[in-house]
Amino acid sequence: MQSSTEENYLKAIFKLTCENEKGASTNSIAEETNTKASSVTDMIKKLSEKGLVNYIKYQGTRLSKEGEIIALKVIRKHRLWEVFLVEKLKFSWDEIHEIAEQLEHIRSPKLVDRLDEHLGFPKTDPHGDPIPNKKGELPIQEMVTLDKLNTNDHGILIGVSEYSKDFLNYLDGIKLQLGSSIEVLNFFAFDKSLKIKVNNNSEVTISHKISSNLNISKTKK
Amino acid sequence: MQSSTEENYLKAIFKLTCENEKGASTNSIAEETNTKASSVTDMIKKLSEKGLVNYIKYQGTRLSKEGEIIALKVIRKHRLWEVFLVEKLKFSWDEIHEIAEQLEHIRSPKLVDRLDEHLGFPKTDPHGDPIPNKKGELPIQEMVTLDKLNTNDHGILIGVSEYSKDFLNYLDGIKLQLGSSIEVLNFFAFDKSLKIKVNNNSEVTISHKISSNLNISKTKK
DNA sequence: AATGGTATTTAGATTAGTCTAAAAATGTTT
DNA sequence: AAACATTTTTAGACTAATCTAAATACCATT
Repeated sequence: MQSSTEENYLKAIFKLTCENEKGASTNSIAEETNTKASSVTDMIKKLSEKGLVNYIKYQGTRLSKEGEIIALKVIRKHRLWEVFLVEKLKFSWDEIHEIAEQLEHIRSPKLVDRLDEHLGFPKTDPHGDPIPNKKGELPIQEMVTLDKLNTNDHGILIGVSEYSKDFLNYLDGIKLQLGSSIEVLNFFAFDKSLKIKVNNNSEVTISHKISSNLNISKTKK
Repeated sequence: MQSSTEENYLKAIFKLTCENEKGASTNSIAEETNTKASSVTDMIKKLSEKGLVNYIKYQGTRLSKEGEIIALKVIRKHRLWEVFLVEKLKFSWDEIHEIAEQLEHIRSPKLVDRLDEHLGFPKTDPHGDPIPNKKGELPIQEMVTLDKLNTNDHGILIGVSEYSKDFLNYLDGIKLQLGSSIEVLNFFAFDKSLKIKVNNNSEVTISHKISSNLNISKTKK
């Protein structure tokens, strides 16, 4: 059985590795959990001994299968309670996060399932994030290639389907990494090229050959 | 702001001083909180410095006004969550105590009030205990434990003062629920057991340990 | 009033989680 | 490849809450 503190670390690592495939750095975990890097090192060692994370000194941390299941169960609880607060208690979406941060640590499998049922088995929380199922599985997110997006659509780069050095170097050159946000600014019909904004920052025009190899998760804004 | 642990001590002291006017002894608090006497002494000193209890060495502990308000707010939350679990999530009354022990420490005044409203401002919890109001005031009700009744006395079960699964299951077994009518048929002095009639129907003999944990509102016939 | 028994407190240690400051490893730049 | 900057880890200390064991206070009986 893990403490609430441990659960918060697992949740942070889950979030960070979703955003950045390479694993969570000690500093990023410290920022996410509002602690200092030295505290993180200590905790990571403990989680590693428990088999909940894979950790190699100086090389960052990723969740083990078991750690991921625990993280997803906590996220499930968090998101279900958020639905409860909005749907049943009429809270607005900006008030619920702190309260759900507390409720997510309540220990009772039966409570979670009853709550799920009471709420009519919701698929997403009030922020639009998907709710993991009972087993700790997160429905795989909808993914499209960038060339399917329309002008003014937004998304996150979650994968590529071409692995050549040339291609990957090109992506590095335009600051596109896994997790980068993308906004479609213009579509040029004559050669299907796109003008996009990367990370709400630099603007760049890319060919159809490039855009058709980028996997995107569409986002609201 | 007080920790959950401190809240549990305040709650224990409240319960003990309701049962015994003189104040809570160190040993009784230890038993109630599942700790050792030495831990209690430490905690009591701390609560005393915070002004939440009045404590004189070797003379026991009572809550200050401020401490009592905190205790009653925790009890309010506990009992409201119990109502929620039974009314909305269809738990049975023997399953809810442990979960409410966790939920009672969630910090959000707005949550408590919204929950109260959502539940229709209930007056008592599923065990028949009164729910303190928003200000931390507890409506007192006339009540005696069943073992104080005499042969041929009649009453209604309005509450219990023991919340273990074993005890509550036992009550279910002899068809005793909140609101059940009880008539005392016989008193056996040698072990203080009682023969009672439940709901003008079944007759059953119960031990003193059982009768002393049943809270009764006396009725005429 | 002395004695024995129980209740309570003190002393000292332990665990989880945190911190600061210093040391060590890694990465970057010239 | 050497020098500098950044990141990470280690070392040592602190707080909250707990424990065991020993010391002390209180209380009831002779």
